[in-house]
Amino acid sequence: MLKLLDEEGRMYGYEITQHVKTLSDGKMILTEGALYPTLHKLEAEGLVKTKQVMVGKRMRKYYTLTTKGKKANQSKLAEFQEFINAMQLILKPKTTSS
Amino acid sequence: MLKLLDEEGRMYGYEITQHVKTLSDGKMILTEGALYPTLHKLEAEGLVKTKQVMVGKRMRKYYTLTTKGKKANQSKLAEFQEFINAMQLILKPKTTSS
DNA sequence: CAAATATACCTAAGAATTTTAGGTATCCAA
DNA sequence: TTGGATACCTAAAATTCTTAGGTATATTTG
Repeated sequence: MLKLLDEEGRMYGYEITQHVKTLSDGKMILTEGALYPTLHKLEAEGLVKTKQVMVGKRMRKYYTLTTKGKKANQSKLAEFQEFINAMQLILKPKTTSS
Repeated sequence: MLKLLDEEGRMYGYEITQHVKTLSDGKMILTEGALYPTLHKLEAEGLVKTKQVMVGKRMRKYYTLTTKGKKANQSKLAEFQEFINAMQLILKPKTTSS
């Protein structure tokens, strides 16, 4: 979520779920029950700020990264890559002989 | 855990934690609070079977994959790689121009 | 040799996160 | 006009992990 917000500049919740689905070729589904509580937590932590916009009669809540959020994005991305690296080390086939 | 058991043939709990630590250069720590309940669950599901061995006065509980466990290992490994792939698609930097 | 560290098993409360399963309402296409 | 997409949200239950124990033997080290 932080990564997408960093790249797109501003996004609303539903839009994030669609991006995740599209980018992953439908392999990852970010459910709304996971999405919204997390966005609210990010806001409470000061990593994102919001702006309400009315589109027709419907409310849309745009999220943008704060400076703190951009830093968090970088460190979280690095942290995730380290996790992947460590997992690949563990899951790398053990070469028995040759 | 399934992957390590598949490769090593048989392992005991404490040994698994040490392998994880060594293979990952200390970056991953599998705590005992996560380890043992999971081993017990795998056993209940029939993915592993156990054999108690006394080493001196101390008990050691060896775990081995069942046939079902070997299949589960393969599918879980594939599943994890798919997860990584999907995540990399999502986290891959969006090329703005060139 | 005593004390600390390592080996070796385990559990349970609490915390964190996700799934599931709702609820409300507008917009658009068949 | 009705079903699916858009758009927000929450709360109970399930799942999983961390934390923080408990017990005991073996080994290393000051």
